[in-house]
Amino acid sequence: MRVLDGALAPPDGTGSRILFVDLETTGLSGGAGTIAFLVGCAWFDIGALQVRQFLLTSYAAERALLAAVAECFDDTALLVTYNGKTFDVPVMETRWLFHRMEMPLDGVRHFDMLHPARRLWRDRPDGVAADAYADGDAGCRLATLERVLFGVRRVGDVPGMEIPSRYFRFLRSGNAAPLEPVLEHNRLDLVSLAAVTAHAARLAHEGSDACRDGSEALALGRVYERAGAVDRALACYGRAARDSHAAVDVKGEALYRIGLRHRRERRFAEAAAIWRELRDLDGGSRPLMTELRRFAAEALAVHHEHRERDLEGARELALLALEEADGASFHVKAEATRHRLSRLDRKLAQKKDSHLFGGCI
DNA sequence: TTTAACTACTCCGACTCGCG
DNA sequence: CGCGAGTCGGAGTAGTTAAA
Repeated sequence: MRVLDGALAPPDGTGSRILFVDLETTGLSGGAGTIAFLVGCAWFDIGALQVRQFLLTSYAAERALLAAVAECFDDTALLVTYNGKTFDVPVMETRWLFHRMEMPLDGVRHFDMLHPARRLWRDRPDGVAADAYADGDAGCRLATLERVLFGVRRVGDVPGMEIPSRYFRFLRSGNAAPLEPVLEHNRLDLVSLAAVTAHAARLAHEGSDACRDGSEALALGRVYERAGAVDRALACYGRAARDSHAAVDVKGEALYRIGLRHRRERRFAEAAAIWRELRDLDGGSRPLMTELRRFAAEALAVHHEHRERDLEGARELALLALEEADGASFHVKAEATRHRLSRLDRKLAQKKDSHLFGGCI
């Protein structure tokens, strides 16, 4: 999981357990008025996922609930949440602080699966995003991921917005029936969180071979590159670029990243070959491909001017890049290309002069 | 040795989007 | 609905390279 979150070191220290946590609360605002009335915890033991839920049956019992949860956090090496950095952990810490209790999470490593999930699956043209938007649903919500990654569709699940009002109804009436689906929702969220985390960890461990398609390979490559695993990143980009079923945007970005990697490591000839391949991709008028083709023309112009000493070729490519400059940053990029063109013209004129001069002698 | 061009950083502000 | 972690693009800067 270190690959998935650079800040994360492998579990060590006193605890030994990886603990998945999900809260149901009385609202979203997160201030002192928001209470976690259900704390779900899950961990792997004896070959299965064990789930334990702490339900607050009255406000008076909150201190006891927090103490029981703190006890459950003992022996935890790693806490895993979904958006927990922003939501679950601050809510819990506020409650412990409110009761002037010790903070059981101090010193416990925390892995928030939301951000790696976005890196891995947000941009899937055929997957999470497209499917989610068709449903009017957000792209990387936990329930969306479980549907797209595992083909699971929840039946009769409680919408999150309904959860606080169901709890208030329970407090007023004492009837726990409206809470049953909330407990089930929390349990499913924990199972999903564990499954999504395990799936991401498998991808990170097994690399490009474990990817289902080019789009996932491209995303995993970005994750590896961020983590400094350059060779594994290149393997993923290669897989994405050569995937015959991959969308042209996916291939284009994969080639672009392979080319950048070559150039950064001063393998200029290999980089140039990739820029040529990128220019040969048939991307139609897709904005990303238009920009990548322009970028490749500019990079090839640099290569021809400075490495191959082919001023005419460089000029031709710079002209192409200028023609293809488009979009929001048109002016900045076109300006740089014009600057390049005028320098190339100057150099070509000098070359011509020196030839003439040489010829007269 | 000087100079221009390129590259790789860092920093900052403006976003986006998940949670019940 | 509010909050905040993370991302993205632009601007500025320091270091590197190679030609003259």
